[in-house]
Amino acid sequence: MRSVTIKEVALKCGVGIGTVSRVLNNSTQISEKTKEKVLDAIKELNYVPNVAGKRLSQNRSYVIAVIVPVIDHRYFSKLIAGLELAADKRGYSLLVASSQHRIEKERDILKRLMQNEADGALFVTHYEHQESEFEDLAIVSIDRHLGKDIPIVTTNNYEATKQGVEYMLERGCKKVAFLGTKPNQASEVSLREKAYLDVMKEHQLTPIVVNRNIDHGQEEGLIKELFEKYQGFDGVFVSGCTLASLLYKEVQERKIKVPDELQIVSYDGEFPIDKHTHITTLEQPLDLMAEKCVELIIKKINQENNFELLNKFDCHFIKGETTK
Amino acid sequence: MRSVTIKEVALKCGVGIGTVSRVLNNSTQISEKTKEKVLDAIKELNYVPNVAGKRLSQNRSYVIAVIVPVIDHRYFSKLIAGLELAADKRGYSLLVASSQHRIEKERDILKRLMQNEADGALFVTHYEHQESEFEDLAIVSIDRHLGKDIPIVTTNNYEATKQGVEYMLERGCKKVAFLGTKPNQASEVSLREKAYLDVMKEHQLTPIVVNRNIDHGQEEGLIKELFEKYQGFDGVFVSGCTLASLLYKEVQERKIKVPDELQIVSYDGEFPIDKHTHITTLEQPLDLMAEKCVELIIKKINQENNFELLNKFDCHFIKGETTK
DNA sequence: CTGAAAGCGCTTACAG
DNA sequence: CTGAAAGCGCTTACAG
Repeated sequence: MRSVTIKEVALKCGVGIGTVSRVLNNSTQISEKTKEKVLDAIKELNYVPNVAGKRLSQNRSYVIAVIVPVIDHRYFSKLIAGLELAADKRGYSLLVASSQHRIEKERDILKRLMQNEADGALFVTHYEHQESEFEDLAIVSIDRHLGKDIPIVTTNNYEATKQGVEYMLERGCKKVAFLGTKPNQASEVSLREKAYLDVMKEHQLTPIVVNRNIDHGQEEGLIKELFEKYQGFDGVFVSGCTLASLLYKEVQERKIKVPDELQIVSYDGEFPIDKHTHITTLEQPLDLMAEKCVELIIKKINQENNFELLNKFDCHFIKGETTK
Repeated sequence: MRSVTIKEVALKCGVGIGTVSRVLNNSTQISEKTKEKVLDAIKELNYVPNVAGKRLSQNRSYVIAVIVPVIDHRYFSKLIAGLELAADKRGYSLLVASSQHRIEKERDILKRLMQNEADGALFVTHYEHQESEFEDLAIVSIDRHLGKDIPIVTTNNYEATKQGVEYMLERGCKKVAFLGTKPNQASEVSLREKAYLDVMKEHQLTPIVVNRNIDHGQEEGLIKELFEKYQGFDGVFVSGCTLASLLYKEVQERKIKVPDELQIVSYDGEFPIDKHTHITTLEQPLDLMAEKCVELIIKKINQENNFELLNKFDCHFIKGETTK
């Protein structure tokens, strides 16, 4: 069953296909009479324009993609939800692709997107890529520095971490540790450790830092390291929600009382694994961030260059049950 | 910066564009010599085929879509994750669209998809639609009967509910209620109430049913109704994870002790709102279901008709803390 | 095994 | 304001 084409609409009302196209896109002034005729025919034939033709002739897909490590994680699914809303509002569709934490998969996806599958993408990665891999794809990044022309959407990592660490000190912590997974590429996330160190210095406290670059799935090693190398700490600032929930699990197994013996504050705001406790956290405003990502991607697609390269959003402090 | 086209590749190695296309698609026997020549040129020019051309000439997008009420809900994000994996494995991309629980939005999305944006879709809806809205889109449904040719992927609603209700009886419940949102269209979900009623009958117990068709967001009314109309029940079978978490919240506010005074078993397996308790649940195997959805969609796209219209999966009983 | 050509359904200068 | 025509980058009978 072939669908109705623009040619049939044109034929039906005795105009050229160009005219039908112009009516469809409001691209030129069209006489009221013609317009009406065309719209009638469209309705009567139940004509739906085929985007494939449009895409080919305009060299535009009106598709935005998002590349994430996994979809089934609260942080990412909230992000995706926000992107979809924002993209839809601007007439774009959202393609979703997951790399499963594998760089080769990321490359495959980028290559696919560049075949004109998408006009732009939000690329969330922990690996290193050449800017040439993006070519004319309009790429935007979360946290990571991906290239000198690639805008970044991030949070006030420094300020938020400072707030979290200071909060624990105010709540009586004497010895606060920092636990994180160090990004292997330049990233705004690095400011979290810096903020922690600055607060420690300011208070003349000895820092305890376990912050290594690890492969996905190796998070438990970090937590083991924290407990094996150090002792006597009564607070942990955790940079990241996955790590936070793993830490909490470990703490439970060790029968450490939270918050009495140990206080915890995490970054990110989500708690994906254990469902038993609300961790005190600095929540990222993912819906605002998603909206900004879409705005930036579309500006890049349209070659408008009136945007900031670094876009910081404020985190939202949420008191949970892991602090006094 | 125009990208390299098939024409330039053909020119470079002195063959026709048809030959390049055939090499790309392995569509015919090609002499080793020509093949090599073409592949060399492709590599040298860093040629990436443009899917827009392919889509137009083949009248195929190699895109599968999923339409859900919302993305940011564990049930749906798990489903989407499964779909993406399965689609990718078969060479399809995944487009994600959310209806925000609005039928007009669903219609808009369907219309968009039919403009050749997607070849098929998993359509999760609570509303009524005409089959004509789908036209030649290959549609598959979860739970719902959407039309006589539309395959359904669902769970063993009857058996799982029976198992859940009987479990509560075994654990000492004397008076078990059924709480659900009745689908306003024909749906496999209706078998849950039926199973409950059958178990009650078998045990010669008086059924308590609060199962109404409500609008999204009105779930609290159902829970109020349960507590206002009935009393003395010591078990509730809840058909659906959102409802289950709302019920649990209410139960906490009423200071009812779970599981001592009240036991709860839910359908779906996910617990999206309150993070404090594991509800005993019948979990849907969403990854298997997603895989099946993709398989069915692709079969429909290819007009293979060797599939079942009703595809039932077994739920997985998970003992939580809301039963003895 | 392979080339030339038509065709997929649009958009958009160009000319009037 | 509008028509005729070229062009977007592919695929695929057709003919050899």
